[in-house]
Amino acid sequence: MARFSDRQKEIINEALKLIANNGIQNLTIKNLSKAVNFSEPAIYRHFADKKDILMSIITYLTICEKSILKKVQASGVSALDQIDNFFAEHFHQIASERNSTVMKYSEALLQHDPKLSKAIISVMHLSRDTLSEIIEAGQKAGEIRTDISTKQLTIVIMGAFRFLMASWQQSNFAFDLEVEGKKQAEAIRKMIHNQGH
Amino acid sequence: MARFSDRQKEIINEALKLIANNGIQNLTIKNLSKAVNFSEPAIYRHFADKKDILMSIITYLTICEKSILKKVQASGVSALDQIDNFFAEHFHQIASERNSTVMKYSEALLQHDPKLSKAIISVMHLSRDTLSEIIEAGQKAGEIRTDISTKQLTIVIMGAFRFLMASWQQSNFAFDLEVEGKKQAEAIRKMIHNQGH
Amino acid sequence: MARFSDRQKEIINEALKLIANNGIQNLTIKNLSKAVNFSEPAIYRHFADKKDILMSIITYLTICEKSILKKVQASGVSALDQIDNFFAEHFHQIASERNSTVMKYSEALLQHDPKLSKAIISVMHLSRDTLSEIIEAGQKAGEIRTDISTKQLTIVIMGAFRFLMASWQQSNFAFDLEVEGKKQAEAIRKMIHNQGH
Amino acid sequence: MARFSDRQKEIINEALKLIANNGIQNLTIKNLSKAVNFSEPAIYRHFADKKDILMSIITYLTICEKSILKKVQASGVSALDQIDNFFAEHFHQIASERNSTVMKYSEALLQHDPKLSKAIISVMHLSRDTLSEIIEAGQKAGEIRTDISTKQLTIVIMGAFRFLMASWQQSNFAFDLEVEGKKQAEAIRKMIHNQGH
DNA sequence: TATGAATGAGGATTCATTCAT
DNA sequence: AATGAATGAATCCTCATTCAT
Repeated sequence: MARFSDRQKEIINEALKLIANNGIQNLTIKNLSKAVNFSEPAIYRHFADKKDILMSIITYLTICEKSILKKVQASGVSALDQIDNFFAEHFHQIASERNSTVMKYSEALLQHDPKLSKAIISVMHLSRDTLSEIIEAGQKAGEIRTDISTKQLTIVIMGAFRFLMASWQQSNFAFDLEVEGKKQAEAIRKMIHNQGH
Repeated sequence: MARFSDRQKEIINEALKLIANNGIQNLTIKNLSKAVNFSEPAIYRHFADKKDILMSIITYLTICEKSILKKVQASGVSALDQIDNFFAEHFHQIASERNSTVMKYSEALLQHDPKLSKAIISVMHLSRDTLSEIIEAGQKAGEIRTDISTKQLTIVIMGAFRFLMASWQQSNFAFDLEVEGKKQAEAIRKMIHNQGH
Repeated sequence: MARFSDRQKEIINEALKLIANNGIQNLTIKNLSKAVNFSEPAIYRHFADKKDILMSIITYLTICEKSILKKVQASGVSALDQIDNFFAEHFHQIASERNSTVMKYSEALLQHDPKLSKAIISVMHLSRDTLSEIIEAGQKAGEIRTDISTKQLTIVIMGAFRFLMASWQQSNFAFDLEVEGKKQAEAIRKMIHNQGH
Repeated sequence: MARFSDRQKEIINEALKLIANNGIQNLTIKNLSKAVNFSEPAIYRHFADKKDILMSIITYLTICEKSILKKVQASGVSALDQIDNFFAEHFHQIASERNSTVMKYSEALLQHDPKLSKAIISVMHLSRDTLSEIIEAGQKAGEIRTDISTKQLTIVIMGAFRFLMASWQQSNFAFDLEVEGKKQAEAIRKMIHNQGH
């Protein structure tokens, strides 16, 4: 986080809000400068250009995501509990600061700029790969069923996670994400745990 | 389909291609008219305005989706087989005509116009609800486990379906979607079937 | 000339006027659109971008220059007379339509764009090389002294021609260019003719 | 030179480099401050505004030019030799410090500000008038032909001088300016010396 | 003394859309 | 029926300059 100045953080934050409220198309320099409450050219003292802003948002999201993933894996808890944490930590963060809605918007950021796309996909891979590692470890430890490949299990869990998040947002935050997330995590636990264990 | 003229279908098709190739931002009247190979004002004889085009795309996607869902449920096959079909039919269609990539882009179409958003969410709900019905029927028929709620099962399956599709696209179509889809469907079957059955 | 539409010619002409009056820096799309009396975006229906306008100006100047050079060499007059013509024809054209001031501004057009620079230098070489050929022919025909190389003679004549033109313009058209041009041409004739002849 | 502080000289020098490399359009306060390696506002402690910088550049060029002209006329050499010197001294200076390219850029500095224009034209007149005096003296002394007026001779010599310089620069310094300058000076000597002498 | 932050004015360009023909 | 020409609004961005610190 130290890599961004206060002003930059402020701008990134407002940019995330703008995107969260009205989509990427709403992220114009004009709107952004209005949100931050200074003139358009002033933005350019803090970022080279619009791409730089988007890149910084992605960097910021990456930092957030890394911190979440660290928490998820932190304690010496079992793989199944880590998966619970994966849901809980993400949804806690998302629910507490709606503006960034973390991953959800990653896809929305796609501007068909190669450099940008690569960066976004990197963030998305980050959590997927971490989840995958957790699952694999769980399988090796005998906690998680092994009759289904790590890959397929990852897709199921990541998919459920993302779908729930998307639904929440599309419903205009009509339900309690943390509560529903917990239910979903339990369901997944039932589906993937090693029954013989 | 009868609700669209040939010209309109042509325009919708090219619009879908443009979006598929470079995102919504690439769907400008200029690009579209270039793609359809007639003048910009000519577009306006076929559609009232840009929103109308987007709306028509959504209508078109809805029609496609309905037709797929019909096929999925058609035969008197079991719920579990219908879920297999859900994957198979969608991925078959997506893989065969990359341009429309059906659902995938639905989210990308979001323009933060209330009417539009509603329509898009409708398409997305369409398949979710159908899937939900299939699952519920499966549970009632004893094919699908009942220790997990229909809702949670739906999220798992829809999530996996969408995540796989998204991965395929982000990977630049690097793997065989139909093959991977089949594997994923099998994994899901293992996870949801009623074991006592 | 047929390569430009009427509107394009109109725009080029106004652009030349703007440059002639206040320099390249004065050639903005806004000023240009004001001069042509339609909106800024309208310019873009006729030219791809500003570079395209500049390129077209150069093309236009090239066409003009070629036509002048053709006149200069046309008749079967002697080399010395062709040099007289070189001055006369150029200065006649420049004096009659101040806006284009032909060559003079070529240098002013330099925008440090490689493609543009190349095109401008081409126009400038065009007249220099033509003049060089005339001189060489004159030397071979015994009309022009041969104790000075063609190259050095070319520099002297081109230099005098350009310097007089620049002076005229810097003086704010304070003297009669055609009259002074004639005097200068005579002086040059005295300096370069083959005395033994 | 004493009229400029060290800092000012430094700034002027970098400004000349910027102009030499990419034209006047490249002379922005931002670029200049980057080149001098301090902040933009810092420029304003050394110069009132951009016009002041341009004015100072012209003043600087004037000082340089005066010093060159002094050298040219210095010794009690003949008029024809002074003309040789005129070429030699200028081209020597230009070739040795490409950045200022003295006169050459004078025209490029034209910003269509009346005060500025006047100053630039003054520099250009300075050398022209000095040359003119030399020629006139040479004519009176019987060294230089008198069948051509001083004015016309001046135009020929100044023109050749400037044209050669411009060619050198447009060719991207592809030839040895001092060598070609010497050849040109010899050619001119042949053309203007008093033959009966 | 030096500079980070800010800005009004203006730059080129694109967009969806309309209108005259 | 089809299009060339045109436009108002908005896009990103740069410029010279000022001001508070």
